[in-house]
Amino acid sequence: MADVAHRAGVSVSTVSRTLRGLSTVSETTRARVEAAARELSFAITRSASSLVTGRTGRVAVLMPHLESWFLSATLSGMAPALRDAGLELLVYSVTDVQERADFFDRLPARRNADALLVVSFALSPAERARLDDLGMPLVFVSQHAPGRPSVYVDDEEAALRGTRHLLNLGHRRIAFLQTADETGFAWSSKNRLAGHLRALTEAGIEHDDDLIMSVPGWKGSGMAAAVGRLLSLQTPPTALFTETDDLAFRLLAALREANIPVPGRVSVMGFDDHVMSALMGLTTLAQPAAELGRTAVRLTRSVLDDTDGDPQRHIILPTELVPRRTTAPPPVER
Amino acid sequence: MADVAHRAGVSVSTVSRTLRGLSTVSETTRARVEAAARELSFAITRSASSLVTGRTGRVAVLMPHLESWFLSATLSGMAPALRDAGLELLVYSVTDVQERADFFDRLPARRNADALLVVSFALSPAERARLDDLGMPLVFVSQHAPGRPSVYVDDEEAALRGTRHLLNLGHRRIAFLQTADETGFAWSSKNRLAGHLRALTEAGIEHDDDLIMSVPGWKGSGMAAAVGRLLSLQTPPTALFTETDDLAFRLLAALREANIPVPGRVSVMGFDDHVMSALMGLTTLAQPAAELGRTAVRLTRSVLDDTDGDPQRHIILPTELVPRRTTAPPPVER
DNA sequence: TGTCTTCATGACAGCGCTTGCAGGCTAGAA
DNA sequence: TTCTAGCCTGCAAGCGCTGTCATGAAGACA
Repeated sequence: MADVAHRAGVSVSTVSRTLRGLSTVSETTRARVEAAARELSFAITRSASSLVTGRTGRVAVLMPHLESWFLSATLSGMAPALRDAGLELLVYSVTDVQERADFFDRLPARRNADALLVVSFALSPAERARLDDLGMPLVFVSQHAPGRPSVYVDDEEAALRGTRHLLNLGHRRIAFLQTADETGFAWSSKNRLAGHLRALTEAGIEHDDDLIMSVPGWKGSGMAAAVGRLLSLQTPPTALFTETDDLAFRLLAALREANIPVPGRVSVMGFDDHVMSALMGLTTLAQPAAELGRTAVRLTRSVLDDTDGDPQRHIILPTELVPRRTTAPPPVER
Repeated sequence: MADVAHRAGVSVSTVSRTLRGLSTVSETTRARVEAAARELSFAITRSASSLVTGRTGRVAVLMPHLESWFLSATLSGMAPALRDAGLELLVYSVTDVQERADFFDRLPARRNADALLVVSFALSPAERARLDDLGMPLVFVSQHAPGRPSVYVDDEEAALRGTRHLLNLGHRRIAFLQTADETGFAWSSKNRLAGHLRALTEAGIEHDDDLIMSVPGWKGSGMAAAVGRLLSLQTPPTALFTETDDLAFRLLAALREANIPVPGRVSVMGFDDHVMSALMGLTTLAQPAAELGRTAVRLTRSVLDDTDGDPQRHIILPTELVPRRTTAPPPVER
C-alpha cells in the first residue's frame, strides 16, 4: 500500500480511504490512486485490515463433508453470492467424530471469520453452547435452530406431501428408508420421517415398525439386505420412500439387481431432486439447494450489517413434488 | 493473549512461545500458561500472526465451479489432508467469464493464502503469467503445467486404453462425445480426444470427423440432437465414448428415451468413475479424484516447506479401466 | 570464590493497515 | 481584504501478535 501511495503521490491514509470507497476523497485523487493500484496490481493484505477493524472479510462454512450432491449444490449457491458481497469462503469439513470433537474443542473459526454458516449439522446441546460463546454470528442452513437465524425447508411438510402422493396412488404399505446415523450428522431424517408418519395417520393407516428401515453408511452395501428384509415381510410394501435421492439411487440399483420392476412391482420416491434424478426418472421432492445457499448468504449479510437488527430470522424455502417414472399405482392384488 | 499472560503471571512473549510449542519454555511455566489459555478459551488471532510471519496458514483453491462430481471429490480429498497440515481451506470458485476476468485482474488470493492450488483450469498464457507474478507457490491439480508442480492423470493414455477396449470388443465405428467449451474451462478434453484418436490410428482405422461430437453446456439439453446426428449417419457408430461420466449419464438417458438398447445396440463408455457409475453399470476409466486432492496437498506442503527444493515436481496418478454393463461386442451385421 | 556458559524470560520494535484528529487549502461572505 | 466554513489530506497511534536482543539466574568448572 505504501508503494501505491508513493506512486500516486499521496499518503497511505488516502490510498486506504480510496480503496475502501470512502466519499471524502476528491475525484482526481481517487483516479490517480486507482490507476496506481491497478498498475501495481495491488491486493490488500486482509490480515492487516482485520487486525484493525476486527472484520476478516471472510465467512466460514461448517459442513459434515463435501461429497453429497446437496452440500455441493448449497456451496455452489453460496460461492457467487459471497463473491458479490466481497466475502471470501473458508470451508471447514468435519467428517469423523475425532475431527468433530477437535473442531468444537479448538474452535478454529474464532476470530478467523466474520460469521459461521452451519450446514446440515445436528448439534449436541454442548456443541450448540460452544458455538454460542464463540462470539460470532451464526447462521444455520438446512436446519432450524430456534432463536437463531436459519434457512431451511420444511422437511416434515414436504415428506407429508410425498407420502400423500403415494397414498393417493393407492399405496397402503409404504416403507421409509433412512441412512443409519452413527455420527449424529443427519438432521433432516427425523423430520422427514415425522412427516411420513403424519400422512399415514391422516389416512388412518396404522404405523408398522417393520416398514422403517435404516441403511448403514454413506455409500457401501447394506442396501441389498434392507431390500431383502422388506420383501420377506408377510405383507411387503408396494412403495418405498427414501430420505434422500442418493439413497433412492442405491435402492433402484438393488431392485434392478433383484429383478423387481419399478414402478411395476414397487414405487420409489426420493427426496432432494439430485441432478441425476431427472435422468433416472426418479419421483422426488425437490428442495432448492442452491437457493438455500444464496439465501443463507443474504441472511448472513443482513446479520453482519444490522447492528441492532432482529437476530432471529427464519426463512423457510418451498419444496416441490416432482412426479416422474418411478411411481405408479400399486400392482393389482391377485 | 495479554489476558492469558496476566493470568499466568508471565509476559506475552512467553505465552506466544508456549502456544507455538517452542522448546525454550520451562515445564512449569508451560503448564501455567496452558491452563490459563484453556480457562479463558483463548484462540489466537491468525491475522495478527500472519502480519508478522507473512504466513497465513491458509491455502486457496481455484476451481471452475463446485458442482461436478470430480471437483467435489477432489476437494473432499484435500480437506482432511489440509486439516492434518494445520492449513485452512479457502475456496475461489470462478464460474463465468466475467468472474474469471475479475479474478485474474484483481488476484484476490495475493497475500491471503500461502499457496494457490489451481484445479482443472485451462489457463491462457496471459493468465499463467499473471499467476506467476503473484509471488505465491502454485500447484496445478488435474492438469499438467510444464515447469510447475502438478498432479494429474495421463488422460491421453487412459483414453487410449479405453478406446482399445472398445476396439478389442470388435467395434470399428466409435464416436467421441465432448462438452462444448465456450469458456475454455475444460482441460482434459483435448488429451482424451488425442488418446482416442491414437488408439484408432494404432488399429489402422481412419479418422472420421462426423464421429466427434460436441455437446453444449454443462447440463441442459442438446444431447438428444447429438444422438440424432450420430444415428442418422450412413454408417452410425456402434460405440460411444464420452469425455466424462456426467456426459455418459445424459447420453444413457437420451438413448433410453430413444429406445436404443445399451449395450445391445450401442456400447457406452465414460471417464471418471463417478459414484453413480457403479450403480448405473457404466463402463468407465476410473481416475482417483480424492487421491488427486490428497496428493496435491502433499505436494503443496513440500513446496511450502522446502525453501530450496526442486519446484518442478510432477506426479502422475494411475487410471483404471472398469468394465461394466454398458459395453459389449457390437451387434452382428445383417 | 570467581568466571564462563546455558537457559528461561521480558522488553520492544515492528508487520500493513485503519481512523481520529489536526491542519492546509479553497471559496464564498462580509 | 479578511474571515469563516467546508473539504481534503496527512500524521500518528495503535490492532494482536512474533522475533530479536538484552537481562538475570543458575549451574559448570578451575
